Amino acid sequence: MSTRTDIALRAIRRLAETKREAGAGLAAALDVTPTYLARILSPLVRSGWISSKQGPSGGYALSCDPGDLSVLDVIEAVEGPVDSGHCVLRDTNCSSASPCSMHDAWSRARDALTKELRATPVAACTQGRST
Amino acid sequence: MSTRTDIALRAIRRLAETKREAGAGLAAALDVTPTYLARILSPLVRSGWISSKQGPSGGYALSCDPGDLSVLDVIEAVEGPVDSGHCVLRDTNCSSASPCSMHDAWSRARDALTKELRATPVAACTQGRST
DNA sequence: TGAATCCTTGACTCAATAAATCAAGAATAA
DNA sequence: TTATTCTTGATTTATTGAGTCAAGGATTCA
Repeated sequence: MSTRTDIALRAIRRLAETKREAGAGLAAALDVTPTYLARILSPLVRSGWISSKQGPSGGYALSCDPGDLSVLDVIEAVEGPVDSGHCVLRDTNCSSASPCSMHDAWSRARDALTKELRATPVAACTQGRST
Repeated sequence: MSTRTDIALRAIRRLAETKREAGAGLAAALDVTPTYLARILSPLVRSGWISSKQGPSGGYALSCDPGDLSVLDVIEAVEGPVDSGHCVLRDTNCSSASPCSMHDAWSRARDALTKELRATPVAACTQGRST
């Protein structure tokens, strides 16, 4: 998992408490720069899970219920779609018709993983460290 | 998954057929250099799953039943232990006592993944492409 | 012993990607 | 208008996996 996803999850947790907060304060709380935070949050804004407003008294606000948002949603927004079609092997053009040596085993394993992440709401996983 | 693991799995499949083969021939069949193959296979040799012998009439041979070897075994040998203790986050020192924001959710997901890979014997996953 | 064969490994290069930053710019409230 | 705040293209740095090179050790056979 990427550190960006971790930052995004911690940002969501904090927004669930502060209701609305400017990027500067939020970034300071998460110990990242405001610009970097904006970059991480932008796909979540585009997805509609977080709302942003520019100008004075602007900032970020949660626009969804963290109980209805899955960890998989956040991962896919921040890191891009999981892309079940393409294989885990790097430069391999692997398909069901011409599978790599791991195709079946890994497909099952990945399904197990994504199923678990899809079933986990963000609200259930943001109880971690506070910094 | 790494390409090294893929190469290792294909090497095991071939060794299951050829019984014993020099690295040069095996490497040619897998389309990698002998040196690179040796590097990939060395941890499997140390683990005792493959035996190697130097000198003329030497080479590699399978010293275990591919039905008793799990995909997880190979992955951990080639890529290093999955390290359930350490977190998925990069430079984070995360533990149960001081968990990161994803600790619980990811632990469950990883358990689901490793369980699947542990239950898959190498013999069941090496039916993929031949090159 | 000597030579050919074969595996092992430390050090290294290269490429791809994630992480993080900078600065210019657009939106908005007062 | 002005101060505030988010947005984003371009760039830089750090990390990691992939793959190579060359020297060296082990073993067989003549």
